[in-house]
Amino acid sequence: RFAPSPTGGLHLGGVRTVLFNYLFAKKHGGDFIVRIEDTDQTRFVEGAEEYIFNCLEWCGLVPDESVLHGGEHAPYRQSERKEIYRQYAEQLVKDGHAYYAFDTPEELDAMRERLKATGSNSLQYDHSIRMQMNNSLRLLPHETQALLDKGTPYVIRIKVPAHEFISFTDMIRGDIEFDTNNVDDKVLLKADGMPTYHLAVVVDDHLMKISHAFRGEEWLPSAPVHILLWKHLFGLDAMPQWAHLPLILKPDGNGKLSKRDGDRLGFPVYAMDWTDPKRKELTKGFKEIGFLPEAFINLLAVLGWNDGTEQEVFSLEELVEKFSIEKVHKGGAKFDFEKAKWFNHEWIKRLPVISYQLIVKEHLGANGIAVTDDNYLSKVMELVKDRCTLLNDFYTQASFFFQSPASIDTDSIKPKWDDKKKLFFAELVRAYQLTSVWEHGELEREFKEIASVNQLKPGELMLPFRIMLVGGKFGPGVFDIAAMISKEETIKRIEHTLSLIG
RNA sequence: GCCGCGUUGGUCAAGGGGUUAAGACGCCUCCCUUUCACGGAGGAAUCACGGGUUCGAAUCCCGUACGUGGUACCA
Repeated sequence: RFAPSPTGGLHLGGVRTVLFNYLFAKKHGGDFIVRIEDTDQTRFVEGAEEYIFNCLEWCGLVPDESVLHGGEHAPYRQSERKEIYRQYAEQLVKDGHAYYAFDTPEELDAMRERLKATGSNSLQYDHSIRMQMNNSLRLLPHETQALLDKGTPYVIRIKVPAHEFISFTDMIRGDIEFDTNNVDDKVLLKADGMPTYHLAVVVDDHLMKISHAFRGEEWLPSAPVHILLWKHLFGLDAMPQWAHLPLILKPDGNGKLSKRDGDRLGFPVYAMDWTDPKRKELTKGFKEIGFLPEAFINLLAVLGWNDGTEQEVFSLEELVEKFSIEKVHKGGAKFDFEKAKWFNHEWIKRLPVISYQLIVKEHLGANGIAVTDDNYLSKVMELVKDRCTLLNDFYTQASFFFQSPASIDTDSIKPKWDDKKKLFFAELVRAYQLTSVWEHGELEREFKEIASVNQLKPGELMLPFRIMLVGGKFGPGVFDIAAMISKEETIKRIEHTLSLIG
């Protein structure tokens, strides 16, 4: 059983953590479960679980066991598991591996101030300082009991041994060693009775029988605490294998990529649109901005991993087949939105249009184009897909197949416009009206024939013709367009522009 | 400050003692296309620094620098 821990929301790093875990689990034939580790109830937002589940579904990374409902390991919410965590914390105290601490926030501040004043290079609540603090280690048993009986607020802290080395083997980084003298006595159970992440992951991993756990690199420094917990609670042999994934960094400057960077630089960092129910703020998603899930998964997979070949475009199935955890990088990678768009472009080109036609239809609909003929839409998409990077580019690249251009770039025609050309188009309209075979080869033939009769170069006439049909200097071949939009529409657009130019 | 992790073009990266140091994105030039793209051919651009080890170092070792994460009753 595998458990990536996307903490907080589902941003790029979170999805990638889940993705790598998914690939690893599928490759090795294990169950894949996703657990959202967020023990802070004050930050919990209604709908976040469903939202994350929807994102995973869009990405095609559906867990083997629903994290939302029932199952043999329910309940899942931290608040509903409060008593379970407390039980383990109390057990640690009883065994001498943890202790009650009654220090108030003010006392903790004072302690740090004192340490700072002495020039100490550690401000931690650890072995060097704990015997000077207000806790059950220093207090006599009856003093502690008295405080407890009085209902004095307390936390339970782990008692980290001094002068020991703790090591473990990370699936990506290999052997890592920590000196316990640098590890502080982390709070395990908070004054409100809720566990901290440290206690919660260890207890949950054990109870939910997790064999491999994937999480972000930021958790590496707290690994010794978790190892100690495993040692005292369930035995080191039962401890899951860990993979600490590299961070995804800001494209510019340095630091971990955050939601704010996306807003600032104009790209999404979430998989799908997310509206914060409290602040009513909308955060843009890759899906809504016009990404294909295949591209989204692909770009995430190769950010910090590659299979050692030149291949860059991978489907999810290929990734499962070729993924290997050893090839995941140790260093963080900067996110590059340009490259992200390139992946989307690649997937738009190589996927059959039918597989994303529905979404394109929605994008067109959102722009006021109601598609009635799916077959027609397929043909249009086939014609323009090479020039679409995002799904909503289909609107700008193909709107003229469905409606007359909103504006005509007559400025690009006028400078070289003359009576000869005017005559040509009048003649072209007459010829096209009589055409019985409305097909691009025939249209082109007639066009060129009339041009040569009038002693005009077809090249000089193609651009005006294009602008008449499309509105500007873009789009597929002009005769393809004319053939698609029908005789009536073509003639209508020519005459309309002619009237504009005069 | 202390501790952990990292460092190959602007970005993603291959390579793990002998290579002309792959490839991709982006950028530039040209070809194709009587539009814009797609496609094709080229180009500029890289081993953080200093010491070792070695016949030989991007590659191994040690320092330094830089970056990043942690150092919370956040996750």
